[in-house]
Amino acid sequence: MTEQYARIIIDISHEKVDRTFDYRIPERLSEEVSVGSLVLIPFGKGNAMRKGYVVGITPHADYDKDKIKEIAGIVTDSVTAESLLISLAWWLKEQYGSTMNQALKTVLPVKQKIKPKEKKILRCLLKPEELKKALEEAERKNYKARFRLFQAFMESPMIPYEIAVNQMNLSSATLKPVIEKGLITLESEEVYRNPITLKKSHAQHVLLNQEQQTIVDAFQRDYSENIRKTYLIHGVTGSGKTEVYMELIDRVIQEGKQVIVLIPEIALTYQTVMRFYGRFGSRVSIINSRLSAGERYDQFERARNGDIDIMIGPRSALFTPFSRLGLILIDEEHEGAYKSEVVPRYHAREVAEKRASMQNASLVLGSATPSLEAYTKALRGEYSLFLLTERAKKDSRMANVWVADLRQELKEGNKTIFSRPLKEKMEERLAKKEQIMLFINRRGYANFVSCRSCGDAIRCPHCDVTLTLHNNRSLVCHYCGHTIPMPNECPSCGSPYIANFGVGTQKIEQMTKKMFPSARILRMDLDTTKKKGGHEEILTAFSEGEADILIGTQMIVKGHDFPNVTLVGVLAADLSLYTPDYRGAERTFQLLTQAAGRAGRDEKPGDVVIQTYSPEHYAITTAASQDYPAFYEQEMVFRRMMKYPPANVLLTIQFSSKNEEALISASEAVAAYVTPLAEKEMVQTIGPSEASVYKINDIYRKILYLKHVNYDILIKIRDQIDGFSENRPDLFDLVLIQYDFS
DNA sequence: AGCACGCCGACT
DNA sequence: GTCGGCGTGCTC
Repeated sequence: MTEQYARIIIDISHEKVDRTFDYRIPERLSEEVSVGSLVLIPFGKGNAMRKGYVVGITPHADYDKDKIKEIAGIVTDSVTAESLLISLAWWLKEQYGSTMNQALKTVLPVKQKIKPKEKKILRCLLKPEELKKALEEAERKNYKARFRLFQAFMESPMIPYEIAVNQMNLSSATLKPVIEKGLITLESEEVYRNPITLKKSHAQHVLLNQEQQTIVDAFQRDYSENIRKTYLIHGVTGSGKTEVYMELIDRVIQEGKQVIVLIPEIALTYQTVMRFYGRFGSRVSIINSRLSAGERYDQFERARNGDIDIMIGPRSALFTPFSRLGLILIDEEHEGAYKSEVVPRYHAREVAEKRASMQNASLVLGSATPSLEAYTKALRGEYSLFLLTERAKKDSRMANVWVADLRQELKEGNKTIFSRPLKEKMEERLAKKEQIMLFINRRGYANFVSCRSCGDAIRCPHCDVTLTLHNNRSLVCHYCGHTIPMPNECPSCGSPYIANFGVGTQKIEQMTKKMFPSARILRMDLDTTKKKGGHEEILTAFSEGEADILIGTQMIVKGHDFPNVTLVGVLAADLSLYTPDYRGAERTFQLLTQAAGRAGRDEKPGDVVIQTYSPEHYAITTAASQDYPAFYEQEMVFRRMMKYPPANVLLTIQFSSKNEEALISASEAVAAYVTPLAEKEMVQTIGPSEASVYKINDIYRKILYLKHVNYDILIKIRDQIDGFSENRPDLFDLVLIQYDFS
């Protein structure tokens, strides 16, 4: 057998050693060492033993053979959670296409600087007058580093080691002799960072209604019979999903197991957090993106030590190092935030399924508007489906929904942004001193073109997605590249009233002020929430009745309960409907359903007015009748016909480069390489075409799509493309290839 | 992170 | 000259 070398990452703690090192695999370990193993290796001048992760194995090391050292041994007694997460990293790498390095970084919390558990402190042992003398001596002898050190000790007798090294730019070369002379000491001190001190749980068990109890009972029965599976709770807005979650969590931690709760970042409000603390006390930990790296690391450390049972957080909380995991819960399962935007582009739902199966845990998904992916699996019987159809709060009923046809309004001479039904209802609420929310479901680049007379958006004849306006002159399909010149009149009805769609929140605010001069108006968008806490501030002000009308984008329809809101107006439902990708209808249905759920949360009945140019579109009619199954059926017909997910798996291959020619030749070479393979496997290929924003920061991007029903076949093709690109550095040197499955 | 190397000023 | 501090670069 030939010699084998392992490519190893030394811990992952420090940026400077954040790359791979090659080590020889000794004969005696050749069986045990594989990608993903945790090994012990001598490192650096002193050959200090360190932990390392094997990220690859090759027969040729690209390093001077004489200098390569051997792996010393395998770490077997590693904490179970850690090795489990490493195998999860391996799975991520295989599944989503990333390097092992990237996968490991996703899965293991990056230690920041010093080990936070025992913080190192420098303490001065000199008396004040001795210190003064030492300082003078250092100055006289021009010992600059030492002078800085003693100067700092004049201020305070103790200095954190971290500060000394990073801020004061002192190196161990300076400190070591000073320590040896006995002038100062280096000691480590237990650090008590922010253990959450909150009142103990006053187990306020709420009384569950029949529907809620059914779910809890079924789950309990399965759990005690050691049946682990995935449950989908489809519960209308306000049906009390959180109470059900609490009961399930309670049950699981009673067994001595641990729970991970995923919440989309935007929904992580103060209210939600307090509910969990109130029920489970200090056994809960919460992470969010505002937590510093150190605090985040601490929370993971507490989880590893078994100090907590419940971790709540966004997608990254999925990698909490729990060794006795019993349940993963994903709230608002349909949210886009569960898909990672960076490599590995994993979906939290899929990773949660994998992790749950690895640790014999259950998975619970909850949503008012389940993703088509989850609902499909539920209908197939892969998930257990539960329904919550009633609002949990007594006397609160679902809102009445009205659809206002903007085409009709225009025909009858109303050129304002308020349809007559919406205007009437707004006047009525203002008179009654009830509150109104105006919702603009705008999102990203909504540069599509539609007709104000007939409501049709101009679509690609091959892909059935809207075309995107480029430079006001041409319309382009971002799936296949189909291009037509911008027409002067509507292709369906000949009306000249066609234009690109898009209104800003500021403009809406102005128009609302003009129409209702006496109303007090709050606006919530990126501008007004930029400063920290702005988000919460505005919502609080509104809920305390400081304004009559709240205008905003998606962010106003999440979380918060506003008992006095009895009218929700969706100004232009088409904005999310005709985005240039296949998910427009799904997103629209979700947003409308959520917006509708905001109205009438208390005894007062609520009204919702949806304004649209396409009142007959199924996403709007089914949202108006609040009929999810009907929406699902219709949308799936479209997805099946066009072979879009979840009917098929869609592999998106993105090529990016600063060099446009290299990008074009690389993407075309891959397309040419893939075509015969795809034909053999019956895989449909589309493109390469330009990405929706072709050039960002001088980087050009092209996209190639592959569609097939079978995930594994696409993974196989992806791996072949990977091999192809590695063998052709001439073509791919300047081009980055990224894969994304959906 | 931790170690050593080489530069540079200070002192016998 | 040489001693010793200081900053930098490398570690398979």
